[in-house]
Amino acid sequence: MSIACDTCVVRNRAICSVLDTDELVALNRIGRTRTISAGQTLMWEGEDSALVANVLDGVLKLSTGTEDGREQIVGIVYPADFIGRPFGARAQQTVTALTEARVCVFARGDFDAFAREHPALEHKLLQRTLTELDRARHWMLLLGRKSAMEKMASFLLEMSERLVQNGCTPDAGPLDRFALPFGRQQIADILGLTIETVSRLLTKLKNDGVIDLPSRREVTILQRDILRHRAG
Amino acid sequence: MSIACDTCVVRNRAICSVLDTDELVALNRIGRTRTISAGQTLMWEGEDSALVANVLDGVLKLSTGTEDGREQIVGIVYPADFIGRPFGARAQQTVTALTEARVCVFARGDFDAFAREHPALEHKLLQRTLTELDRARHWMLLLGRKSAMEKMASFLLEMSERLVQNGCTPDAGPLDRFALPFGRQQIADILGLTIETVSRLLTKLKNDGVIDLPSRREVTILQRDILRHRAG
DNA sequence: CGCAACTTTTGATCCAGCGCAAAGCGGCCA
DNA sequence: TGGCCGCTTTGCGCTGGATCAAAAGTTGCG
Repeated sequence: MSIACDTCVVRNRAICSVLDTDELVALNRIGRTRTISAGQTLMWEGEDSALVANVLDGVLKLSTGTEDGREQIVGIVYPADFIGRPFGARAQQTVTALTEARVCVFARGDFDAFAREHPALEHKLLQRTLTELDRARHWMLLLGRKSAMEKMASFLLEMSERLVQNGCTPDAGPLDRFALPFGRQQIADILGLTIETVSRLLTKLKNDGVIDLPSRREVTILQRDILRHRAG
Repeated sequence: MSIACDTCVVRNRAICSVLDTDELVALNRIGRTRTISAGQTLMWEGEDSALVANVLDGVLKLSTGTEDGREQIVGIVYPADFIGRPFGARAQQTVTALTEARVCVFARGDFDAFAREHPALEHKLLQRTLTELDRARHWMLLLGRKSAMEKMASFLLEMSERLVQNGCTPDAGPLDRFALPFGRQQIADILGLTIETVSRLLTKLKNDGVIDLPSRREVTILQRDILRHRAG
């Protein structure tokens, strides 16, 4: 039998990688792929959690906000990552596409039932969730204790490491040149700063010769060691 | 057969609650209880993750720090909570007892093997981890976007809600009076503030009649609605 | 090409929270 | 009972980053 998963680009990296062909056929039956355009929101904070999904392509953000409109981005989601809140009634974050994105979506109830019958899938999901938890807690140190410059330097270093994995070249080192899927305001929302501070810091790093900014969204790291030093 | 778990105070709340008697006997064989005195550290950030544990009694903190000694508390652990990093080689946070504590510890390898053979246990652990991830991400909003007063008010409200669950009275509402298991410096490390700011904020809330501070570690919430308002 | 809408940069000023220093308080032990 | 030690509070000046305002790019579209 031929199914969509056969040609899936994240087949070997997403949580589905632990499933055999029969299981994949079954999972495929309850899911469907969906395209989301940049800026569109897939689920809203506080809404009841109706969907979960695997990301096939593109970059999305997870965010929470205060009543008066302040926003904090709490996670960035790349291809092969899992989104949504299985086994829970309420989505705790808003999920929004930053670039055009393709996701493989499931009704939460269907996915929950499927997962409970496939321990290997739950195991994989557990591992991912544990890793995400470590990442989130590590980011809390940045938000709570680092200066604006330390935040910015840490951010650029993390981006240069995480954006590489999505390419096809396996285990290449961190990229020295990359395109951010964010505008300045979004960088501010990730780091807990204002857009003006973000702009000033990037300009300073450029003037100091630590990075270059070939265009609005591109960054070249010229002196990684100095950047690392400024990350604290 | 009689085992320690028979009399365990968190038997029905910890992840073990999904195990039947035989399974519990097997799990009991690979674990042992251990007492930790206040201030003692159970595992260190960056060290290889040798242990996991269930908390039986007491309160512990999870923390990370920068090279130059700044610290951020990234989680508070109460009875029935799980600590440690299963399925991963490295502990990402330091775990330290805030009060005298009793934990039920397992060698990580033993626990991993046991968990893989008991999907229901992994499922329970997955649910817990998902909840913790939501909590951590929610805390990121506080760290990145809230003012000092909003942080303090949010903290007091959260404490009044979380400290209640550990008592024996089921589903009592939030407490109006409670003892914090933290000193001022630790509150600062939770909120990403300095000890002086924490002290000033508490004094202000007291002078404004929103709370009372019967002793160093005790708090009484006098006007919960106003406190809620100040939490933003 | 040229105009309108949006994003980013730059400049100027302000203030919340930090850092330092000293005083106050409470608990513990002899 | 008193004295010591560690924790907390308070005072004061400073500064990193926010806020407000305006100029300079960018992008899209007729």
